[in-house]
Amino acid sequence: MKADSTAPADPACAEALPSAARGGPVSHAVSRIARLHRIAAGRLLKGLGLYPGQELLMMHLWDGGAVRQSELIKAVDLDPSTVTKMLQRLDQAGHVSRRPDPDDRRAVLVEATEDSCGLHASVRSAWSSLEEHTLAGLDPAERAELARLLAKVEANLCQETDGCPGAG
Amino acid sequence: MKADSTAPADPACAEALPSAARGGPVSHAVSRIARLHRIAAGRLLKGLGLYPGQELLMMHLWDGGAVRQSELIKAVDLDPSTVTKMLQRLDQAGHVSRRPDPDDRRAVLVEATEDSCGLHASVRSAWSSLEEHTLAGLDPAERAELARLLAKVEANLCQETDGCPGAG
DNA sequence: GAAATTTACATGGTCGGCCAACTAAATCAC
DNA sequence: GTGATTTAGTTGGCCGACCATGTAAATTTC
Repeated sequence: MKADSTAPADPACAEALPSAARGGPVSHAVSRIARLHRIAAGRLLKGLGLYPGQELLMMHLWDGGAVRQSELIKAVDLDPSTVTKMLQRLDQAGHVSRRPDPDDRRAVLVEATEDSCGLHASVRSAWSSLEEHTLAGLDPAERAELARLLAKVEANLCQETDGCPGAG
Repeated sequence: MKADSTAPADPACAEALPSAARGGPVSHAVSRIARLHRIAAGRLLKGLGLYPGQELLMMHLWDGGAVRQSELIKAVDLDPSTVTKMLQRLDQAGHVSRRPDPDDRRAVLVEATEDSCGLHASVRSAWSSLEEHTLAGLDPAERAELARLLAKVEANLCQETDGCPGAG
């Protein structure tokens, strides 16, 4: 008494597909993949004391040494308030240090702590693992094609959305 | 001491790429696309009084009529607590109605309100628009290929992650 | 039929993420 | 130099989403 009168005229192929998937299959896939990808990242990062999202910030900090917070915001392309709160937590966790910029008294210089540098290799390893997990079963040509198509999609979504750094 | 000794041996091609993109280009793209896609969805849904994520719940409700909350949770594959809170807000906003299931006194029957049905067409239109925005500039073959590759990625990410409905 | 287990939701807390509004400092305009 | 504007960050509020925990009802077990 679950699927007797609920299936009007569609064959069996439609009963498992939510209308979201029919009306926008790629959008639907993006939503689901985003969540699964984030969960997978979270599992890998959990042992490192990081939450998903923080690793991107840290990677930028490990890349560039001490940077202005505004530079960091542009680099990760997030809302300033998001970065502020993430940095507050990363600061409290001992992963980053923040000090006022002597050259500009409203700016803040952010730097990865010495302690956090020990995480660098682990995070890179976790990301490699995540990448491999994500792309398992895809041959190099498929991976390249996926990367190419995702780049186009990203460019599309950047369009009309102000504040896209690499949307040239 | 910012960018003199920090650049060891890389040519100019590396200075614009964060290490996250080098260590996991697809993962990096997925993160960024997820965020941009969500923002794009949010803009389209804002005028409809919905927040991104809620539309998927509503679409399932519009699809199936009154459903048990547990069925809804399985359908959207989210954490039960997430669904509970979303439904509380959707209820308060007048988009859904919740009543106890007479056959199972711990279960809750959820249904889209009559009022919300007016949104159905708008949401479908918004999703079509989002899909087209996402896939602009991709020919049908590319779209199919992208959908195929994303399905493989989704299956990969579902693996080892319990609670994947369509991970057959 | 009583006890243990599973199922169905709800609650509280935490994070990432957004927007809106605010403060302080630097810069531009005059 | 004084005032307007931009820039830099912070705060508060909200939502999606997670986990861990708790409670009530149904189900299984004995």
